[in-house]
Amino acid sequence: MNDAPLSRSFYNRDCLVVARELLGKRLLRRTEEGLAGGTIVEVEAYLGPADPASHSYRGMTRRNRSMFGPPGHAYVYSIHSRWCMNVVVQPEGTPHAALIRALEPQIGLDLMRQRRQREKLLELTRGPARLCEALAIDRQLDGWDVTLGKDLWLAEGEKDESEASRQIAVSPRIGVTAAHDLPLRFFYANCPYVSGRRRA
DNA sequence: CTACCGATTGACT
DNA sequence: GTCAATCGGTAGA
Repeated sequence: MNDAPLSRSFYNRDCLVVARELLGKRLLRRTEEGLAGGTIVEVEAYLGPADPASHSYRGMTRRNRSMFGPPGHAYVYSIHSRWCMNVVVQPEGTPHAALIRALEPQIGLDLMRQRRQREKLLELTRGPARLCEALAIDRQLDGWDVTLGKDLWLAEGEKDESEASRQIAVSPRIGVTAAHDLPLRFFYANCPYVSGRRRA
């Protein structure tokens, strides 16, 4: 498996393109306890000044300053006493970001079980705050350069995934109160590790 | 300083 | 299906 980090140029593109292409990539996290991670199966795009749901809609603050920096860095924020992780995209100064909402857990399962205090795979990394807890991602990693290939980075996914399990679906974003009608959520249809309520 | 709110989760009917 | 915990960030006095 190729664990080399995705390059800066991957992130330095249109947010919608990056968000969609993040599906199938792997998110990796190494600490003293070991390596943990999995394949990204759900992502949301946040479009900065043009997007009332984005944290950067009203300009830069101490909290969201990472989004205004160069692409290929993490934007980690807290909500309801939990952490969530984005990757910053597009040229420096354009505060667009892609929120990683769910992984298929694959690497370091027992480590993630320990951090989450849950046994079931479905409860480890299904949801943006759950995956951050499973990977020990918190404020210390806000602004982290994910192209360095250490501590926290993204890498290519497996190449032999079947087409059936890689059908991309689009929907409105989950949980937002503003701009709740925009189709900016990308996920693998029929993937059990995608967050949100089940529907018929 | 205070008041309000949320890109969530987990527990409960 | 419903609902509240919980606390950092933000705006405003």
